[in-house]
Order: sequence, then C-alpha cells, then structure tokens
Amino acid sequence: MDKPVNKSHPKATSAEEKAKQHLISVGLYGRSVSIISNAFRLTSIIRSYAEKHVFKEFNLSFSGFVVMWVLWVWGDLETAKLAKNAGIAKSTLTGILITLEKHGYCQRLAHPNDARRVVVHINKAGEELMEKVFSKYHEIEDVAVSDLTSDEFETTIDSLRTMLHTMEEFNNKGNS
Amino acid sequence: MDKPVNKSHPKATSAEEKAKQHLISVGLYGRSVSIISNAFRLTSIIRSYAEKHVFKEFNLSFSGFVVMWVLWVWGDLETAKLAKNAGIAKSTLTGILITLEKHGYCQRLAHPNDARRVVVHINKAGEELMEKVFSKYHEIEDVAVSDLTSDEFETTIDSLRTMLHTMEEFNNKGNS
DNA sequence: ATATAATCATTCGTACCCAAACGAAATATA
DNA sequence: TATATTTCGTTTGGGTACGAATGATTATAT
Repeated sequence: MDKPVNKSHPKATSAEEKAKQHLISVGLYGRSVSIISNAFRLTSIIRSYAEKHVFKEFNLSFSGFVVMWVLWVWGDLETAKLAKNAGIAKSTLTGILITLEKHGYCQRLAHPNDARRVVVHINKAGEELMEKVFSKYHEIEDVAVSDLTSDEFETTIDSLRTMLHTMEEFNNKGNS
Repeated sequence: MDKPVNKSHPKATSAEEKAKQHLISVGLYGRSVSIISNAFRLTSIIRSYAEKHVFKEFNLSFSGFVVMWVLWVWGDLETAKLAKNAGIAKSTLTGILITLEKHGYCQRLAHPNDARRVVVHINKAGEELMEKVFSKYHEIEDVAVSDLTSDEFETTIDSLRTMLHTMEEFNNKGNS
C-alpha cells in the first residue's frame, strides 16, 4: 500500500502558487497558508465526491452521514451530545433528525426521567446502512492517502492530531 | 516558531479511539480513517472559529470569504470560474454575490462581448476588507500549526499537496 | 435568413446551517 | 407551595448549498 521512502516534493497547484505570490505582494504571506488551505481544499473535494458517489443513493447528506456515524459509534445519545459530537448546532440537528427519521434510520425517544430531553436511537435499518455506506466511504479515504509514503503517512497522522489538539484547546479558551 | 525535532506521538482523542474500536469490532478499520476524519474535524473547528471570531463582524460567511479571497488573488473573474475556484456551485454563487454586493465588497459587470456572461469585480472596499480579514484569519492558521515540529510541518505540506493531487485526478476520472 | 442547438446566469425546490427567541419542564429560592 | 431561574429541544429568520428547470443570448446548421 505505502510507497518506499524516497520521493520528490509535490508541486503546489497553480491556485496555491497564485495565492502565495499575491500574499507576498501585500506582505501577508506565511507558510501555514499552504497547510490549512490545502486541508480545506482536500476535505472539500472528498466531501463533494462522497456526497455524489456514495451518500446520494442512500438519501444521506454529509451531515446526515456524520450524525449516523456518531450514533453508530457511540450508541443512543441525547440530542445535545449528538450535535456536539457531530460538530453542528443543536438547531441544525433538529432538521437533520427529521430527514433521518423519515428514512427510518433512527428515531427520537422520550427520556425516561426528564420530559425535556430526547434520546436518539439508531434503528436496525440505520446500522445496516452504516455498514454499507461506511465501507464505501472508506474506500475514498484509502484513495486519498494512497500516494503517501510510509513516513508521510505516519507523520501526517501525528500532525493532524497535534493541530486538532491545539485548536480544541484554543477554542476552549475563548468559551470559558 | 517551529519546535525542535524530538517529540512523542500525540494521543488520539477519545472520539477517534472510540471510533477505531467500533470499526475494529465490525471489521472495517483502516488507518486512513485517522488522517481523513481528523482533517475534517480540524477544518470544521477552524471554519467555525473563524466564522465566529473573524468573519462575523464583517458580515461575511465562510463561503463569502472564500469568494472574496479568490477575487482578491485572481482579480476580475467570470462567475463560472469564480464558482469553480471557490469550490461552490454556480447557483450558490448567485446568492453569495447578492450578499457581497449588498455590503459593497464587489459588483457584477456586464461582459463586453457576450451579454450572457457576467464579470465580477472586487471593489476598493473589498480589497481593504481582505487586507484586514485575511491577516486576522491567518493568525488562526498560525495557531493551528504552532505545535508542529519543523519536520512535521514540511512533511505535512507535502502530504496535503499529494493527497490533494491524488483526489483531483481521481475526481476528474469520474467526470470524463 | 431562419431554425436549431449550445451556453450562459438565474430561479426554484429542498435541505442544511446558525444564533436568537420560544415554550415546556425541572430545579432552586422564598 | 408559590415563583423565579435554569435547562432542555424546537421554531424562526436570514443566509448558504445543490441539481434541475428556466429564460435570455450567442453560435451553428440548414
């Protein structure tokens, strides 16, 4: 799967190079641009590809997939935790759950002790869905990393975890 | 800015570990999950942080920022190219341009030779906006990479470029 | 020259997305 | 035991987000 260690550096896309030149001209260029904006470009492409070639046939949006993914991994969850883990606002979740329930993938249940709360339960159809959809989606992930060397692969896993950790802490400081 | 070379491997978040265990239990775990889903989590956090702490005060959505960014870097552009470079559908761009024009950041001009086409021009107010907004946004990018070692930094730039290139080619094969 | 086809941006319908306002229910205070 | 206060999910309103249909304009064929 992984390539051997020696490899030349990949060239920047024309968009990346154009942006760099412009930023230099206005005195705002910094190297972190190359990491973060390429991360955005990459996730954007993977997302739209998955939406078109995997999720569409199951009447699933990307966010619908993420919500189902969280339910699949964590099991029954209250809406507040579900929204947080899925990275969306709880008001957004309401609409997504309506869509998911319509297709029978999950259902809202009353909380046994607290009539304000709602527990979301993944249905049998939802579990069967996720086994099919995730394995198809995962094929795309495998394609995305298929040209990385072993060293790049391992280092990039570490880097993304580190950046994620840094931003989560940075984010929490502003909300406390 | 960059850290020295020696560093321990960062731990996976509880969400990543939980997901891994579940995927192993259903026989669907692959290592690429750790890269791509963490990339999604990272960009999602950066995006929402920037929306809340940078873009909001300028009446700018994330997509509005990206559209302005493309105009800023490339100069006047026809709508089709603008949408493609911004990574959104043409029909989406129409609504975003209405919002951006309302705030005076850009304007639509008639194409000199072809009455069907529309050229989007960045206004003076738009350029001044971008110098302010981009430098603030860029501070977030710098925070995100601030805990990477020099080696991680350089390798991750290469990895992201390679993955981007792989996915762009993969994407083009399906559309030809 | 006139009909047909290709090519534009926009509109439409449906779904997502958030913050703020809302109403119901649980808890704290008196 | 009233009555605030807090804590829930949902609704609302403005703004994306997409594919498909639309209508206007240009290019091409006959």
